[in-house]
Amino acid sequence: MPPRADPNQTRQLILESALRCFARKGYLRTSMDDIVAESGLSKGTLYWHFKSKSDLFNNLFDLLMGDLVESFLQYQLPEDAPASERLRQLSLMFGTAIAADDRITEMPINLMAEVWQVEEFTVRYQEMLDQFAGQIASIIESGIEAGEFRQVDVKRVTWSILAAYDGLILYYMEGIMPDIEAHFKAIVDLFVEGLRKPGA
Amino acid sequence: MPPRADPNQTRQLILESALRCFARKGYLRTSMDDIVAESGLSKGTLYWHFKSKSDLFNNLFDLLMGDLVESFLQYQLPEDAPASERLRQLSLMFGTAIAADDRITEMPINLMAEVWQVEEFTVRYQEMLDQFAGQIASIIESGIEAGEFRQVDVKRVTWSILAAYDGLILYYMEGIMPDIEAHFKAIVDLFVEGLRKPGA
Amino acid sequence: MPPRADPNQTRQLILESALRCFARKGYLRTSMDDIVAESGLSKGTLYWHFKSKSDLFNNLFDLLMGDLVESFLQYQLPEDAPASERLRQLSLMFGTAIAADDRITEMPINLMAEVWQVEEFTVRYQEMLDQFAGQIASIIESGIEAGEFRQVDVKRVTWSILAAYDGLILYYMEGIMPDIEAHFKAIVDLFVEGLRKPGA
Amino acid sequence: MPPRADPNQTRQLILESALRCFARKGYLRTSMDDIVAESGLSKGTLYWHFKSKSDLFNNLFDLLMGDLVESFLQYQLPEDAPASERLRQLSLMFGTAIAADDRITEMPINLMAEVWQVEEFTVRYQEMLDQFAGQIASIIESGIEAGEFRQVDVKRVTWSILAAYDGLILYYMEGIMPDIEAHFKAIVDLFVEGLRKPGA
DNA sequence: TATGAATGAGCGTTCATTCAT
DNA sequence: GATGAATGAACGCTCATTCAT
Repeated sequence: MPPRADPNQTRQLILESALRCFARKGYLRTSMDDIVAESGLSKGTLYWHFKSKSDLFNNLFDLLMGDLVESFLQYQLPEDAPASERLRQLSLMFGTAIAADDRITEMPINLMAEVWQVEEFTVRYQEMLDQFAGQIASIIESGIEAGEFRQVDVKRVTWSILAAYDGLILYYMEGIMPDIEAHFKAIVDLFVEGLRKPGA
Repeated sequence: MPPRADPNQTRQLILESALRCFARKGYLRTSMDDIVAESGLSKGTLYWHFKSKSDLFNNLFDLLMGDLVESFLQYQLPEDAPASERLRQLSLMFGTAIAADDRITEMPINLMAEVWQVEEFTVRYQEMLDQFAGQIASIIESGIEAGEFRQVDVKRVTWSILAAYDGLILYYMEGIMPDIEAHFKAIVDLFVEGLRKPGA
Repeated sequence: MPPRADPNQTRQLILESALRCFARKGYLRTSMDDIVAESGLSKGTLYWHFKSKSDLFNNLFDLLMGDLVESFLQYQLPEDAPASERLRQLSLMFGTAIAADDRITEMPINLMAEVWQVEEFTVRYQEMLDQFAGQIASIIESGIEAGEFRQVDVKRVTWSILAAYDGLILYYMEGIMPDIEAHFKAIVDLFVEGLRKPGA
Repeated sequence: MPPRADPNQTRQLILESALRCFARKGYLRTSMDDIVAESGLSKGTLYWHFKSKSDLFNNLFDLLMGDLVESFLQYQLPEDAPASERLRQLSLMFGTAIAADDRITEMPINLMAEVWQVEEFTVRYQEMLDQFAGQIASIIESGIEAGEFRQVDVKRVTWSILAAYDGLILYYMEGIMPDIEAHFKAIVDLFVEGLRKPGA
């Protein structure tokens, strides 16, 4: 029997090892034995800390997305700033956060698409998107009210923007688009200028 | 033994059955036995027509993407039309084609993300993207030359737009965004207005 | 439909193709599809001429062994020649026949060992051995009677010699022993001298 | 789940079960499911202990041949004994060892002929033969030097003898020749007398 | 005669999960 | 807390054989 380690450290080691494996080969292509080999722990230990492979994945997801979601939702917009500026800053948070967080980079969107089919996961992901959409929509609405933005279908524009951001992240994570911050700046600029009321 | 049908019909039946299975459960989660059950054929027949599971997938990909790519690349833009109009029309082709083609709808983007890791497939997909990007970039460049569009970093804007379109398709295929044509109209409008030179 | 060929030619083509395949990969490792590819014929044609894979093998065995067995059994020993000479000549027939017959060389003993387990085949092979043994034993017996050979246990010596010959063929066919005639000469010499009554 | 036994016992059980199956039906005709049934273990357990079917076979080969080769090579011939006696004793070791070792009896030569085609295996078997040949050749050479044996082509005679021994083992294992020790004695006698220089 | 599409049992192997120690 | 042997259903694929044409 090996020296008794701190259970939390063991848990962390498993999560990190799993992340490396998932990032490398995807969720389905990664076997529990791969994670055993990567971590140097035993099969039993993995199952002592996580009740199944999908449980392990879910814990990983929470760990990685938690901070991002948290900071995004906490983002308190200066009420008096122009909507265009608030939209720009909020949007850039995405690109910056993703570019800065190595752990997220390692979690390719492939992985999520792959796991999308699992009901329980879909629900959680959709909730996250709804919260993001709420933030964006409220900025666009206030911009229209203030006469800064054109009259647009807020819901459609909001979800289109969100989808566009996910597209950028997808391309970044698949390696098609290395410099994600620059591309986020470029597309945010298009959105802000595209929304602006002529003459405003 | 069932009545001997036209081998081409059998091949089609396999492709259709595989598409339904892949769309339902993804590539890895679909077993050859699933396709056997879906098609009502035997295992041996599947392997008579396709040498492996991945061969079956590749044939399906070519079948589904072939028409879309073809029509997109054949699209001859009226030379004298304003760049904004040409960009708008080309872009709407995506949404319209995808909304119209039931077969593509059944091929979730998940599936592609899932198979992305396979080298041979990646190369083919990247080539397709490069051709799309070429078309979009040439329109933006001519718009800038004509003084219709602002000075922008053409390459970054092009790939951002392409990524955005993929994001929309992703959301459509995952069921987040049902009315894809309307959303394509909304985002194309943002892009065209966002590119337009003030006063042009 | 291809031009109508002579059925006997087709049959020969199948047998030759099968021999090449069996020699290359052994009986079990050769699939009917291998023989289809080697012959350029269709699966149906193979099954029209031979009712099963083992039937094809048996026909091949008869074809290859037929001549060898025939000539060995027909061998009429000059009654008045010394037993040592008759044993020597009969024995060398083996080595010479095998070295001369390319078709047999192509039928490795592996193949026979591999098929040995099939009851029906075992019986046929055993019959062949019994006939060989009868020939050898009668020579040894007459040598003893004539006072040319020592008193030995005829049955044991006969079967030992036969087994030794099979060993040489085995080594030849497995490529361990390329020059089979020279080795047959060497071992026959040992046997003849070993049997000779001192002073005779 | 059965009582947890010593893993080494499980490993032994697998090897023994595999041996029985291979001996009964040959390597290719034995399926892993046959060994599962024979051992009463599960498929997973087989693959826990051996990484593939061929790995299992190789382990079995080493186990069975190990002792035989070892004792043969360790055999230290009394330097001053006549070569004829040393050849006789060394040769009889074969027959005695094989007759005594039930495990080897169960490993028909068929099996080896069948697996002969596999490159990795061929090399190992050839090495074993080379070592045997070296022992035999050195005895014959010293017999010639001492004037006890006739001038013969040592290499050819050595390999012929070795091939003959393999033939006897083959016949023994295929059930053609039940009393292998008696036949070994008979053939060794022929060889020794056949080599002896007249008058020596 | 000849064809080749169709069949389905069987193959070697993988893998998430369990549990006695 | 930790271990690793054991499990068995499921996987992708092969192949001898059949038979409508």
